[in-house]
Amino acid sequence: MAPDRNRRRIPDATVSRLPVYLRILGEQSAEGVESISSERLAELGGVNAAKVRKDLSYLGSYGTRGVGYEVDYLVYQIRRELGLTHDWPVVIVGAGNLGQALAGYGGFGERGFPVAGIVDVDESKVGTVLGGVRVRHIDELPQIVQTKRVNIGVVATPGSAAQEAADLLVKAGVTSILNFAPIVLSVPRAIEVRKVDLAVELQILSYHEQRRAGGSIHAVPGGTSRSATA
Amino acid sequence: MAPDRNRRRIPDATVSRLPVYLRILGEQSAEGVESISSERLAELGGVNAAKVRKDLSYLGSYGTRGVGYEVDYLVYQIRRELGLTHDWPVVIVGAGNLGQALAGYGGFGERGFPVAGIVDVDESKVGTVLGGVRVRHIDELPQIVQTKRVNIGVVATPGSAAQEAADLLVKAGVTSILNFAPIVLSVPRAIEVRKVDLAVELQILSYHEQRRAGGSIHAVPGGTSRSATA
DNA sequence: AGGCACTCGTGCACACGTTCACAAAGCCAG
DNA sequence: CTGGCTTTGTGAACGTGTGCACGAGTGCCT
Repeated sequence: MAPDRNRRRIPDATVSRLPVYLRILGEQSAEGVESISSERLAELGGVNAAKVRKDLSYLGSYGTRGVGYEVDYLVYQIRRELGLTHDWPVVIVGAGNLGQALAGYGGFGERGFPVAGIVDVDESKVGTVLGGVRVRHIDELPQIVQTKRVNIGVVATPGSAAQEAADLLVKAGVTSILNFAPIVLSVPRAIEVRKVDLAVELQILSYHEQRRAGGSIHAVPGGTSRSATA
Repeated sequence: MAPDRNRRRIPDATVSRLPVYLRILGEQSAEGVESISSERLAELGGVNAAKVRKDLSYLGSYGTRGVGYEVDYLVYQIRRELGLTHDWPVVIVGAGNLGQALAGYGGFGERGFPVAGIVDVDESKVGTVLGGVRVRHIDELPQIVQTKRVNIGVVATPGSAAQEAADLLVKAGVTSILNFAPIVLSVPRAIEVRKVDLAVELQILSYHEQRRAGGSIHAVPGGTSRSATA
């Protein structure tokens, strides 16, 4: 069954661009810009103007023909659609290198995703404070999730521990997972998972570099300093 | 006419999955598995078996009907296609929270992307050692790129400094950039850029959570223009 | 009031990606 | 050597995403 009757469905590709528009609109708003055209927004977002209009049209007809979009109103509508009208506390599993960086990165809380807790299996890490949050033992995960009403879990463990971490998150009641570990997590269908894998990104860049080299080992004579603004 | 006659072109979607297959195949090889079917590989990779076969078919016909794929041979072919037959040194710009985590994350070098250098504008950070690499001043960037033959740069600065960092990387001769800053970089067309944005990922999860809630939760004050962003 | 310049919203065609379904090809048993 | 079983490789159908082109509103100027 596929009862997508809930509401109008927004295409995945559009959903992934809305945060970009949102950030740009926020910056424009801070600079005092009150109205913006799809053309300008497209330029700032590095995309096609028609795509911007189509994307925004999924939210409803919030533009004014001949004028553009009212920045603040559009910010409000996008935030509403993305569910950013309230905070979404997150819990981080794994207080290693990455977990520490994530907890210390202030941008999390600023953008509506406060770190409700960070846990680790390693007793020696428990008690230390990262970014204002004390590391707790992983046994306390269910309690954190329940008391802080956490829906989103972040897996920042080594690959070998990631599946177990995900299992514990799911068992604790988390329904979305952001996975930094380089493995494919196996979770119930209802759980939404997104993966961020640095190695994959680098390997994709490697492919293009290799392709650029055209098979010969390398090329790229340094010195071609072309700086053009799109 | 075919614009890219260089070699058979591999679809982007396939390129982004090859690293996943590669990791799985490496693990299987380590476990002594000599042959694998598309079905099994699909299961481990969380994708469709037909997709696996089509993806691999872009590399050539390296499977044996009725049997499957020889793991080690496939590993070799994928590595070759991704340009992973030799190391790609990377340089990291920004020794803040994220830069430190990246430098400290050993997995970089292990996977063929040794950190050739890490630079920062902040004099107070210069000289400190992260993950075995000494932080150097950003003025030394061109020298690092040239002497170490670096093609890939990593932008790990705050958003406000990211464009400048990218400009410097391009000027130094880098041709691929992995961008962790939450802005859209403006670079010459020839430069390959990939973006990793944690906030975007979280906001996409937020969308699905909000959608899951069915909109029953929110009841935001219906003021005209409210909810300003910080 | 009327005309004009501007920009949104969207139908349509095309490109890209995914999945199915099946012939072709290899292996093995007897 | 033949027949049956397995699994690949790929043509074709389908679905999703992109970008053009243009009608439809809107506001400004005369």
